[in-house]
Amino acid sequence: MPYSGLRSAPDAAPTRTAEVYRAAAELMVEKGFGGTSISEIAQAVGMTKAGLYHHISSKQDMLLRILNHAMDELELIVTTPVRLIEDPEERLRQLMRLQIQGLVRHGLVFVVLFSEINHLAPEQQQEIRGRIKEHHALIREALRELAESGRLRSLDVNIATMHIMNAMTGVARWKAQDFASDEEHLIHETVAYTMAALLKPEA
Amino acid sequence: MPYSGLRSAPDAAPTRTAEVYRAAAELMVEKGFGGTSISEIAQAVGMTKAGLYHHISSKQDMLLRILNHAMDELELIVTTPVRLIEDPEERLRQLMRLQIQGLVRHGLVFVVLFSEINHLAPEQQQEIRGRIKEHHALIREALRELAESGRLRSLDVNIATMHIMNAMTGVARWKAQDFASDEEHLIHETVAYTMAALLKPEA
DNA sequence: TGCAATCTACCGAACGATCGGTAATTTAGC
DNA sequence: GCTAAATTACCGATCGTTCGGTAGATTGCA
Repeated sequence: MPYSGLRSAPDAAPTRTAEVYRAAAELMVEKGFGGTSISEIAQAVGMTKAGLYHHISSKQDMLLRILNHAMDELELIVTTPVRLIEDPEERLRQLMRLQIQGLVRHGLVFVVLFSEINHLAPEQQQEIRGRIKEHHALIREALRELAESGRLRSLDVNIATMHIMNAMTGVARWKAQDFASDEEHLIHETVAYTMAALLKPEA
Repeated sequence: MPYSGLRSAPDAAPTRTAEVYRAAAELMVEKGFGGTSISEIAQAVGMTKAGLYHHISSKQDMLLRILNHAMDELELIVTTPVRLIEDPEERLRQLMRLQIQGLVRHGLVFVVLFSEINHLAPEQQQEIRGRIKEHHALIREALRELAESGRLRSLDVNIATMHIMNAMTGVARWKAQDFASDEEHLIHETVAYTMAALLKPEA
């Protein structure tokens, strides 16, 4: 799971820099941005605080890179493959499946850390928020198509979009702490729950 | 909105101590526990850091009191009145309405801060988590009754409970940041969305 | 092939700032 | 004159960051 420009070849051993970012992301997911110190990150990769600064330029820049990397992965794993699905209902179902899987398996970097956006400079905040809105647009578009074909319940598309996103990040959060459950069951139930909220009851 | 044992009479001017806790809660909601410094809180109420310590015993204890106070209010505003409603469907609807209103209006102390539980000592964490579980039980019980009377879709009650809680805290979070919308509309849509996810379609 | 020059990856030490918290002291109100 | 409330003046620890320096590998040139 390589970070920043230093994307090592897929099968090669991870760069030291990549290891640093990986460890940082893990710690920040667990304890938040403010709650994670540079010393901790350094210790996690067996290095001095000073040594770390050979790989990073600042703590804030680190967060920006981690967030952008998370969005890259989101696009790679979820957005891109899902765009190919024509039927909006199936597209939505797959989006949720893939995104929850991504959240649960590849660490929760995806979303949990997005609550820490405010630690970035304003312009950097805009950059990330823009990418998130693109992702929201994907969901909104599926809902719009469903509405066009008459399959959607009468509802506010904006609010529904937020509920869908919220449900997915929620699932990832429980999974991370105490709430243990079979992953496949959890995903299936969540998709069913959400689709029931969205679609007209079958005739 | 009085805090700790120093609950001033409902119509009286708020105690200085209450003001301190109020400001602290507000700041912590905005910037997190770790992101809020004692000096900031002191400044917010026009006091020195040292002066603050006349009113509080420690930062951690402050968090515990804020969390417990939030649960007190939750019980006062939501739990207690809702328990009186016999029909489980209406009980659930009212629970959601009241809780979202409480979240949005009385500050988001209720839930936003519960992600900061880990800053407490383990035994204090248990104390708060216990109170939250009691609240979950209220929702679970409504779902159980709905299932008994055959009104509930076939679903996992535990997972559904989490989704309901998650939706409510989610709504409060959006409301707090950029996502602006008419409060009544937001509540109505959320309740409708959730009930559609839960109940069998009407015959 | 040999050797100097350069680069990578790290270290120990220290910077100013801020953290949560304390002791002694002054001020304000009954 | 007593108590409560707030002050000034600190403490040790830690924060993110920068410094000068160095062992070891890599490169350029004769």
